[in-house]
Amino acid sequence: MRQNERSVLESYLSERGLKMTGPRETVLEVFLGIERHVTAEDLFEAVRKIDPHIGQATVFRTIRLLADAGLAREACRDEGPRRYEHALGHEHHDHLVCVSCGTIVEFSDEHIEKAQAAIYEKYSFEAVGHRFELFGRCPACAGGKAAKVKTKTD
Amino acid sequence: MRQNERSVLESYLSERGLKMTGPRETVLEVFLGIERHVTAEDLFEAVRKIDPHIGQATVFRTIRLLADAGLAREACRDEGPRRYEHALGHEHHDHLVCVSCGTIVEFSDEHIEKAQAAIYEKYSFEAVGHRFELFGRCPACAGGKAAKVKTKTD
DNA sequence: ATGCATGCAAAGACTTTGCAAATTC
DNA sequence: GAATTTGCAAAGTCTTTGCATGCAT
Repeated sequence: MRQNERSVLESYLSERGLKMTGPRETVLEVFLGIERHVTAEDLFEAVRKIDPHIGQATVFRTIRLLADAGLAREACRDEGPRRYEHALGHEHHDHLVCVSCGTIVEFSDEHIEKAQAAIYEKYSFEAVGHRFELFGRCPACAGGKAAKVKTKTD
Repeated sequence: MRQNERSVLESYLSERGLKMTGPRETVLEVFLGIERHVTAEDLFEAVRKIDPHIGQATVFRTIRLLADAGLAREACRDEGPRRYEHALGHEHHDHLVCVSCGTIVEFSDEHIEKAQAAIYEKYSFEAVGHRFELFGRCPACAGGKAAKVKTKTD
């Protein structure tokens, strides 16, 4: 299991003379096991339950490594710490975030993808990536009065 | 001059019992005078040339105030400090950023606006705002080899 | 063996906050 | 005059880094 992700990481590492280590393996496994947008801190806490010996810096370093290797990507960027999500085997999508309750809906839209391509072409840019986040109020928060305003997203 | 922005701020303030002060006036003027994406730090430096007495915290507090009042908005959010841009009298636009040289092209596209509206409708969200950034390589950087890689954006 | 990776703690980058004094309405 | 603002410095949040030691190749 996770063989696919693991071999992606191993290729990435060996191609540049880097090493596969226990901590990296653990962080990868833990990351893959969490189907949420995680912060490095979340990951750190989850990782230490498995191996309390692993340090915070290693988690920060490793999640960046995973991102570079194409296994993780930065999820939407709101306030607070950076959040990551799975990048491999997860179709591309963007995020619709409720500013009241933090609910996140993932969506993808071909019109938007096409429009993006058109923009790149118009300005003769070579596409590298994008960040697209829609903020709004979800039905519950918009309908049910102002609703509670908690800001922690997930 | 700047009468429009100024009165927007004054209304915003008086509506909630806040006060128009010298520092706020200065920060607003300086902000409006800079047609770039500015960081709080940029603003602070520019402000102190006019009034060296104004502190950094005031600039941070004021730029946020301007954002709340609808005069400033967060520009694209890449690494590093937050950057703000004018929000009033500047048509809505999104950003196309060159990841090699930092060049920023502002564009707006009605297809994207429409697609956004459709997404909000599809999920019954009430629109609040969005962040849309396209990353790529500009003609110069894509064409002319790898080009220099400086990361400071503007 | 060689050199990358790790853990720890310290430092760094950016932003916010506490508080007494100064201002505004 | 009451209440908001300010400047200063200290604290906070999140992330990176220096360095001696531990490991993978």
